[in-house]
Amino acid sequence: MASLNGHLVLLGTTASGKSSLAIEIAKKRPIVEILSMDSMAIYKGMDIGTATPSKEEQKEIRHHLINIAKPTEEFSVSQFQEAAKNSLRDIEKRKQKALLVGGTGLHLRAVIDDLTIPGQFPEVKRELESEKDLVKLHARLKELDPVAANKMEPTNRRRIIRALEVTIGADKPFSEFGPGMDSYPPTPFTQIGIHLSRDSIDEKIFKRYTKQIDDGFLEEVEQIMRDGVSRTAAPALGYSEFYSYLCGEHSFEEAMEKAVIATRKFARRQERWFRRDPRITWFEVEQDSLEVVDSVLKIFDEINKV
RNA sequence: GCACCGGUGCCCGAGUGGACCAAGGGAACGGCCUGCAAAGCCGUAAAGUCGCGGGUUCAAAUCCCGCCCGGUGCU
Repeated sequence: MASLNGHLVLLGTTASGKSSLAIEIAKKRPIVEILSMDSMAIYKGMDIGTATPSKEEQKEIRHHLINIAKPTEEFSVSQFQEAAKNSLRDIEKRKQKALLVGGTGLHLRAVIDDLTIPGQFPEVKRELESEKDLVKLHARLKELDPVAANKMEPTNRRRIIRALEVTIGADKPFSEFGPGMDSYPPTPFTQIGIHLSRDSIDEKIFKRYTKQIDDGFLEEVEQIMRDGVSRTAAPALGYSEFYSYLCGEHSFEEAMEKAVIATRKFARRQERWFRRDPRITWFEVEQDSLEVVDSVLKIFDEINKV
């Protein structure tokens, strides 16, 4: 096998069962430690809602990049990337193997493709944000970095501002920081994806929320929201929906429906993101992700053959 | 029982006689993506006996009559 580092990636949409599959793999191959590739499991206290592995599971299998930031603080991709690199170095130093598990596409690619993420330039950004005219902003980007301008929707304010912020701040076109997300260069990481039908994902999403509520999700929501959440932690699915139920803004059923739909949409977006990457080897799961344990183990053993 | 309000695509919903071969939104499906990514942006088609039956009119989702269903109020 072509793997240089012997680390395996296990990806899939939310509620696909990748975490339990990963734990099973780690149990059968004690050399494995789990490296979470999840933008929300990083927050402390956001456990039930983000389906973070339990304390017992974490005691049994070493997990990384879980509960490393406060929900009140921002934690962005580049910080995540740095933390992941550190964990990876640590794992390698101890001659262990990493199993990268998660569904946050950008974060995963930041690690496996070692993206060069341009820095931040707050002063520049502040100035750009004061410009309300989107057309002007896009025109400006078109002038300074036509490649980037061409690639993005002229209506995507957030991304136009970011590209301009970098181009002006770093004095180097945004588009020159890398080949872009549509390029899939060779990577030392071997990626495995698990795929389930949309119907069964939808069903699992609903059942998972039901169980999370039983497990005390509402108390968690109350706790987290009371302290306030940062810009990066705020979009975690389920929290705002159930919080507005707790505030009496709508019924429990409405909150549940909103949460389920938002999560379903997220799963679709994940599916579309991952299916573009031709480097992923896919396994079809009918009901339970554990069905494919042996297939995954086989690949793990192959890339780690001496 | 009486009165009033309402019944429009999978859901919400505009429309009160001709520009309605029925707006818009949500959902669905698809595309994009390098510091908010569980985020953000964009595109697409499909789907309607306009509760049912009758009537008025050159023309009805829109007016009239009856019925059915839901909500509210009154006795």
